[in-house]
Parts: sequence; structure tokens; C-alpha cells
Amino acid sequence: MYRSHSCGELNATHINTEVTLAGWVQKSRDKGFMIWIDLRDRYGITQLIFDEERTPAAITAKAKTLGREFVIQVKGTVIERASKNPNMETGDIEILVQELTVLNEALVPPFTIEDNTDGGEDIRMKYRYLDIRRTPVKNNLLFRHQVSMQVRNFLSNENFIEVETPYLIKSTPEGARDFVVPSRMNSGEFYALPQSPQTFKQLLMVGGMDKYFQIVKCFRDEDLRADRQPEFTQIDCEMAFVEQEDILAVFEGLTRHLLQEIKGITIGDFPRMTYADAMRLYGNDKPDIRFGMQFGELNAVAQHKEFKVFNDAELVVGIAVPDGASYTRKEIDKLVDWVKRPQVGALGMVYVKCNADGTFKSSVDKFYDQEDLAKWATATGAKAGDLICVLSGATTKVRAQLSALRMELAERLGLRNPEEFAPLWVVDFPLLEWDEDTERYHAMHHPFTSPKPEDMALLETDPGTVRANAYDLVLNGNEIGGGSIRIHDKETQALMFDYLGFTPEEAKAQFGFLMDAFQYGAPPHGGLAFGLDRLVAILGGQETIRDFIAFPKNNSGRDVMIDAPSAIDTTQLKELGIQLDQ
RNA sequence: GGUCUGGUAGUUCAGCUGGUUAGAAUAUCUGCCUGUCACGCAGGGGGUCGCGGGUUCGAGUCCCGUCCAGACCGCCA
Repeated sequence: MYRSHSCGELNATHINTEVTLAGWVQKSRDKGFMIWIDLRDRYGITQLIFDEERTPAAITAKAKTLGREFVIQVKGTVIERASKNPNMETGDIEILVQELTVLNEALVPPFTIEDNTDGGEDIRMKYRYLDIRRTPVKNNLLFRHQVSMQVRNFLSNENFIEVETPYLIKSTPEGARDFVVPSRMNSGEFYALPQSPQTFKQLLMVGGMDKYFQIVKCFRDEDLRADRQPEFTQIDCEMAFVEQEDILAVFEGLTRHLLQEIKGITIGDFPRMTYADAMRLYGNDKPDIRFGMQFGELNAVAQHKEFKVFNDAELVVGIAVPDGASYTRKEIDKLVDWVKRPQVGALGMVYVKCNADGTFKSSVDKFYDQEDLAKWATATGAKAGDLICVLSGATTKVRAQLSALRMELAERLGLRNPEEFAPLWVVDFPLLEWDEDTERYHAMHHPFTSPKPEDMALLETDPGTVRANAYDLVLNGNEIGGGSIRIHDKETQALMFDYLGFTPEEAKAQFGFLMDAFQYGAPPHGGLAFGLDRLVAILGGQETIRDFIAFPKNNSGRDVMIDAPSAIDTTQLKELGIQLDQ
């Protein structure tokens, strides 16, 4: 037996108990006459004591040789401490050691294994197994486990069953780039790793598994971000014989359950907003509604004077920054510089200070009088003491720019409290999106999304305005889930592929199996997928999903610990029938 | 593909306008210390200043290129 107890469970009630503990040496404090060693395992830290009078000399001598992260086993007696430490769970007791076994020695770790480590991101990723020994990382993994368990509990209770779908599937040109896997047995052919189990879960519906879920890895070969990994985990769900309302109800219930069980937060009905409203009021399809600063469109009250910049703009739009009137000229200039950075891309910014006495001072006083500016204040909801920031230009661009400014200002003003949770359904997404590069429409969600029946006629006349039965769940400005009611008949699906520019032959080659299945009694169905990594990070109050993934990839898609990806040898290449370019 | 920021001791960083032997903290090692728990005290070791080129009497510092890391834009049906 390696251990009778963990390092986190002993307290005053165990005094005089003989125990065996095993763990890692956190730190040793050698006072000469006495040595204390903090012994750590997953459950906590227990102090060991060796001293001149009570410990055999040979054991004390051995204790002096122990370095950080040595793995040891000790047998001893739980005794009351002469000076207790109220800051520790186990601070009332210590172990008077009678036997000490070194199970494994350890090199000095490249960074300190402490809550506030001296190690940077890079070195911690390279030695991730050491990083995981640290409490913050360990707790994140435990937290993720709890969320997963709650998801499984909730969905199982709702009669969902978890079904595994294959990882080696077929590559399709739509959407994100696929990771491909060469097939040795089928020379010259490739599998693709799934971007999502989308078609499989639809086939499960045809198969009669009317409530399916899966906590599943998905893969996308696209550039990464703090909240994006090439392999990530989804809570993938699908239901048959349902309408949009049924799906929203179930997954609103799941989200409410998680907030309740994980965070102890009770939230009532989730608000809903159409995509069109989200874009109009927040310039963004995933608005953070924890704070206001809604957009005020100013075309009607700003395009009647000689200010050419505004007169030429498709959209003139502003937001009111709470208490922003006190900003100095210098601070405002910095804001202007911020929106002019290439990442944001605004050409300039007009501002209006709403003074405490009800007067206005703007950067365009030459063109607009106090009466005009008062109307701007009304449109943006600005109060005395606020600063109105106004951008103008092409609608799509200027909305994105002002949205970026809104989020940046909220961050600076501390309005994005990570312990406050504001979920929001965004509904009625457009079915199609115009792609400038290929000069055709492509599916905004995916090609299996059903259009709203009342908008079907518009497919011929004005495809861009057709709304879909598609919805996103937004939490604190992050898209945590999205889904749709799917097409379930062959004719509509074929029509959709046609609109998306597939020839009938291409559609058949790529998705023939799905359209075939639709001919054998496909039930109406729809579903949704949550991004588990992102959901866990947000519930945990952080934005970086890497902190909640045991072995994440870096910015360039590399695993710096195992050094992947890597070249494969020529024998392997030959076996696969692959020749490299260089 | 692009923009920005960074790369100096094991680690995290400082290093001004180019100028003597490149510093601090922490880690590590040695010694001391009769209740430590961020222990304390004294001392020691530890550097290809990412890499390559250039400017200069002289480069950690300036310029060009390149590699790596991070954030963002494009991309992510």
C-alpha cells in the first residue's frame, strides 16, 4: 500500500493516527535542528517534520537530501503542531516521520510549482505535466470535469443518449479547412477529421435516436486565437420531432442548470434578440448585454449639414461612453488612434462631450449646433457627463468598428465583470451570406439549415434577406452555442445545394448519402452544439480556453511539449503513396 | 497572408541618448539558525543579450533580414 490517506484530509481528529502518505516534495525548510517538508498531492499539502530529538538521525539525514518534486513515501504519526497555521486545511497537524522512502528523484523544475509560478506561458506549455501539478491548472481541469458531468447528468435525465460518431470521415470543400488523414489501404485517398459530427447526428435522427448528444472532439485547420484551438470539444446535440422553441427550451434549461449547479446563480428566462437587432444595436451578432452603450443611428440627425464625411456615409452611428466627458483631449486622441489602428480600421472618430451644464462640445462644432448635438445625445442615450463617440462609413464595416470600440471601452471601464452572467439568444440569422472572394452566396451556418418557410419566396428575388431557423446562444459577448432546424427532405436540400453553387453531381458526390437517407422517412429535426472549452472558460471567469485544456496547442498549432506536428520518415510516406514537394 | 508587441542568468524582468567588468528578484548550491510555513541570515556559482548581416572607434541598445512566442485582422459553413 502506497498511502493510507491523501495529503489534503488529515486534521486534528487524526492526532496519534499512524499514517502512510505519498506525494511530491513541495518545499523543504531546513532550520538545522529541525526540517519541515511540505508534501503535496492532488488533494492538498501536509507538513512533515523531522527533528533531532524525535526522528532517527539517519532519517533526518536522508530528509536533508530531498529536493523539490522528489516523489517520496513516508510512514509516521499525526501529531499536533506546536505552532499552528490557520491558513492551511491541514494546518493543525503535522506528520512525525518514522520511515522515509524516495520513490523517485527529480531534476530541479524549470519553473516553480507554486500557485504564483515564476514561469511564463511558453515554458509552462513545454513542461505541461509540471504545470498541471500547480493548483490553478489542476483546479481548472477539475472544474471542466464538473461541467462535463453536469452536462451528462442533465441531458441523460432529459432522455438524451450519448452516441459516438466516427473521426475518420470525408472531406468537404464547404466551410473550414479540413485536417486530412491519408489512407494506406486506399492509396491516393484521404479521410478528413470532422469539423463537427453534423451529418452523422442528422443520420442518427433518421435512425430514430430522437435525442442524441455527444461530448466530442472537432477539428478545424484554421488560424488560432486565444479562444480557438485546432482541436476543440463540442457538446453536440440533436433532437427529432421538434421546432425551434423545443430546442431553445431544452438548451436554455441546460445552461440554466449549469449556472445553478456550477456557479450557484439563478437566472430566469433568457432574453432573445433577432440577428438584425443585434447588428443594429450592438454591431455584432454576439452582443455582451452585461452593459448598455447601445448604438444610436444618427443618419437622420447628422446628414443635413455641410459635413461631407457624414453626408457621404452609408451609416453614421454613435455610442455614449458613461462619464466620458471628463476625458482629456489627450485621452480622446488616444481613442481616435485606437480606432484608426489597422485592426479596427476606422478613418477617424467624431466625439461630443455632454457637459454637466447641458451644453455640448464636439469635434465638429463648425458644422453642427447645440440643437443638432442634443438630438445625437437623445439617439445614443447620452446623459450629461457622457462622451458620444461617432463613426461613419459603410454599414457592415462601421458597425464592426464601433462594436470593437464598445467592447474596448467596456473592458477599460470595468463593465465586463467575469462573475456576472448574461445569456442571450440571438435568433433569425440570415440563411446566406455574400462572399466577395468567390462572388457567390454561401451558407452562413451550414448548408443543412432550413430557411424560414415565409421567406422561401425571397430565395429567387433577394437571397441575402432570407432568414433561417438558426439561433446562437451568447454568454457575456461570446458565442457559446449555435444550431438550427435542419432541412429534412431531399427536394429542399437539393434546392439549397443548387443555391450554394453545387452542381447536382457535386451535391450527390459529397452529400448523396444524406439526401438518400432523407428519402427513407427522415423526421423533422434540429439541434445545437455548445463549445465546451469556451463555455468552461467563461464559467470559470477567464477568456483563454488554453487554461482549461490539459494539453493545448500554441498560437501556430504546435504542441511544444511533444513537438508536433513533425516530419514522417520516407518509409511511411512511401507506404502512403505520398511524395513531398521539396 | 497582414498589423502590433516581445525575445537579456534555470525562471520572471530592468538595462536611459550607443561608451568601463551586463544588473535585480526568484530558483539553485554551501554554511549558520531551537517551531518554520513566501522562514531568516551570510556567502557562492550561473549569460552565445534568439540567430545572421550591416552602420560605428565602439552595439544588449541603431538599421536590414530571419526564426520563435503572444494578441489581433483576414480566416473560422
